[in-house]
Amino acid sequence: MQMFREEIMRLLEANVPLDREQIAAELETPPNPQMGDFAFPCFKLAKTLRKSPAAIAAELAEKLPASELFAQIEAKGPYLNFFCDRKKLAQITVESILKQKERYGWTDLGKDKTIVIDFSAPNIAKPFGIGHLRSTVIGHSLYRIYQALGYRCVGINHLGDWGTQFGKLIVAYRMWGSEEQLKNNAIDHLYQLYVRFHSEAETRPELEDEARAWFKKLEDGDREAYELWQRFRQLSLEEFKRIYAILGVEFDSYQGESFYNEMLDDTVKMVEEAGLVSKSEGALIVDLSEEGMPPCLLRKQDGATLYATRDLCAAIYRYKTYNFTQALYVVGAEQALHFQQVFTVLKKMGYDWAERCIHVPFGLIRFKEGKMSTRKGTLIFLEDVLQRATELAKQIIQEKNPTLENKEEVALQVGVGAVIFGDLINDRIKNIEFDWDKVLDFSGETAPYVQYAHARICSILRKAEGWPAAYDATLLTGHEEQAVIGLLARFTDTIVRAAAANKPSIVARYVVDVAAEFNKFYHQCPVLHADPELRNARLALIDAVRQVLVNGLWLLGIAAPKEM
RNA sequence: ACGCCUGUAGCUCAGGGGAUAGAGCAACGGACUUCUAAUCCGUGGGUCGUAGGUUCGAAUCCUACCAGGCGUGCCA
Repeated sequence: MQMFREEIMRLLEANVPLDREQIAAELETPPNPQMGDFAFPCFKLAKTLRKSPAAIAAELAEKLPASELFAQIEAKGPYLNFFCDRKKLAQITVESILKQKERYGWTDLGKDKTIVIDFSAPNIAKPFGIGHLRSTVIGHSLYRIYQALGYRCVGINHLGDWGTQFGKLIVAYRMWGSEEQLKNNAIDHLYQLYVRFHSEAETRPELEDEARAWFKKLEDGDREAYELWQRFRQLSLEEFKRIYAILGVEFDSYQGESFYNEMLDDTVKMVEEAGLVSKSEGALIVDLSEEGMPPCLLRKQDGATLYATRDLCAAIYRYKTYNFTQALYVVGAEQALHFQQVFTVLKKMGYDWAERCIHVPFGLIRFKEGKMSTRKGTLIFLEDVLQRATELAKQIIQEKNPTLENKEEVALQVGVGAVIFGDLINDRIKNIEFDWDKVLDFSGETAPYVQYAHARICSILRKAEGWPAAYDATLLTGHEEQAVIGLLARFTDTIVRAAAANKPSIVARYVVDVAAEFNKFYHQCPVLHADPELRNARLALIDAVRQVLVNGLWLLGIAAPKEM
């Protein structure tokens, strides 16, 4: 596709008072394929050339020399529409996909650049809820999207393994904890303790003070506190890793909040030395009233640090360690102010890289009744969701394809894929209402829909048995074939756009589009029973579709089973 | 009270300042002796929250208002 775009730039450059970049920026895709593959709107030129847009378009259509890449260049009202040479487009697209394979769609835009992505970051000693899914899957997908762009990616799981909640947990465990239950099911037990703490604290507010005191002890290195914390952390981490394995998610670093403990004093000192610190109501703060923000708290009255302190510290550490081009924080939108404050403090400290720190926010997952709350115990466990989705997938396989060999594995790929996709398909900024019916609906714009298209292709290719490598893609001139090819050619563009907006949903939508176009083709055009020449060409085409679906699903962190 | 985000079909949502605003779900009607019907085809369905403004052109940008969500110093 890039080839065609550059050709347009070359053709227009000589005939229009705009440079290449300006032309590229103006270029758009017509709403309807019958109007061509590219459109150049002439409205803006109307002013400088003092002619009507339609006249300019007509004139350009007349003036432009023929190009072997374009079958037709015609004026349609105020637009100059370019029709790619169908045969060339088919040839170039199919050939480059089959040649580049799993690298098709990749670029080197991020060459020699490093991007640090902070995502998932579950809280230790709390169950992995459906709420953590968002950060995890969005972050993981962005990781792969940037990888496809050629970036060096660093995925950091900034575990919530430090903070006042451990004071609460220690208090609760000392009062109601059971060694046995902790051994059997750590997360479950800790979760119950956490919920109980909050319900009891409503009538006994002194518990909150106790919790704060225990956290302070923990920060000061108290042995009992430290050992409990260590156990809670270890047991939780094992649990999380099990879930990450199911999701197929990996990290380059598990350095959570506690990792920065030793550096916090230095960080506070650095902020002080920058002359930004003041004392207010017994707390140590950075005043941000000039920026129109509430102050950023570095130390509480009792001297204990806060999450802003740790985020400042972590950002500085990460810059030193990774020398990143960009640092993304895939964290809920409710923390927008927090990140604004942290980034502003960094900037005030004189770090010009502060503006390369970007909060990638996302909306809440909510019930019809409202927000989920760990404290109240109204949490939906991710594992339950994955399990139910997997069970449903298994049930459907049992119905539709009872002879399938690795049912368990495929059911897991389909079920988990459905859950991941259900999250990624939506614009991340929007709140999602959790709805079992929707999670368990495998039709329409879903992962199973895409996976199914992929499985069908694999099935055809399997049955084709040793089809010849030689094919003539110029035979692919049918309406359905061209629609598919046009989409395949836009894969790279899609990845670039998704990265620019930090929105995996763009890739998810694209992948659905490809599957939908393939399905239309599938119903309209026989492959195996076509004439030999056409058969080979169509086999090559669907192999290319297969590859793009695999690559696209990979970017989303979703498996592509060959049979289902 | 202030700040940020959201408002598009009955529901869930796409929509890169441009051509006739699109999908999925749900409803209804069709297509499996055929490459897997988790599919496809068709029908109905819209004051793009409201009012102004910028522009040759606004669902898209700006302002005000309305509605919902989130946030606003010792949680993260």
